[in-house]
Amino acid sequence: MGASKNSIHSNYCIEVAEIAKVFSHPARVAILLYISKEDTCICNDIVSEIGLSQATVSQHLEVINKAGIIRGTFKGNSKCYDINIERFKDLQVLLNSFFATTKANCC
Amino acid sequence: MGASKNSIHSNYCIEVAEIAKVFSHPARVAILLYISKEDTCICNDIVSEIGLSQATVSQHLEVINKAGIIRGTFKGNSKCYDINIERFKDLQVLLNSFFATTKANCC
DNA sequence: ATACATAATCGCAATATTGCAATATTACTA
DNA sequence: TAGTAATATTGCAATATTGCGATTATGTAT
Repeated sequence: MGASKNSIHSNYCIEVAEIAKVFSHPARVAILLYISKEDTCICNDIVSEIGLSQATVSQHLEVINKAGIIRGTFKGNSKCYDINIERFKDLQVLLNSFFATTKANCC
Repeated sequence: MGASKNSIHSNYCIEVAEIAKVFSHPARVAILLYISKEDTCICNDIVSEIGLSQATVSQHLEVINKAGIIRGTFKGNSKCYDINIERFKDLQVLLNSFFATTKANCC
């Protein structure tokens, strides 16, 4: 089908999966690492760094943005992206709660 | 395209993304939580619990298995799945290294 | 207002993922 | 060796994702 049968899953499972999906593409991981490393965070610099087209990078930025992990503000006609640390920490807590629950107890 | 341009990304980014992809579907999250909760971990019970067809569940189990997170052993003609804790912890460490590197420093 | 630079959106093509029915395989049992 | 129960694989249809060129929108400066 291509579409997940979300209705049969708990909200918790859906939420964990949605968070993980943000990090499930190497370009998005690279973008987040780049924004973290650089003091500038200019969108155009991200395009140069990542090696994908401007349109594609913009789409990946939108995915990360929709999850609330980054915020963009215009500086001149460039856009400057920054990590929303509070939100990012919240997502980490949720993922780590899932990790902590996952353990072996049989076989 | 549908295919990731992996060649332009670092191995680290690809690895983080591949791990995240395992957890990026609610059924796989639900399967891991179920295996963790139950003492039995019988494949058939997972099918009943998750609410997807046997074929679909088997495919999700294969994705998790390929990542090395679970191991299956036959008990009778049923298969019993268990978490590979060592591997799971390794993946956690890698993801957490990525989380720790991601921080705000501009804008 | 016009011109320029930069970023977002649209439309498309190619590939990936999800889901299931049908079939094949595996492990056990009589 | 059949027969049965349980799991894996195959083949297919439907939807999602990825990527990019072209276009549109946004912001700045002259």
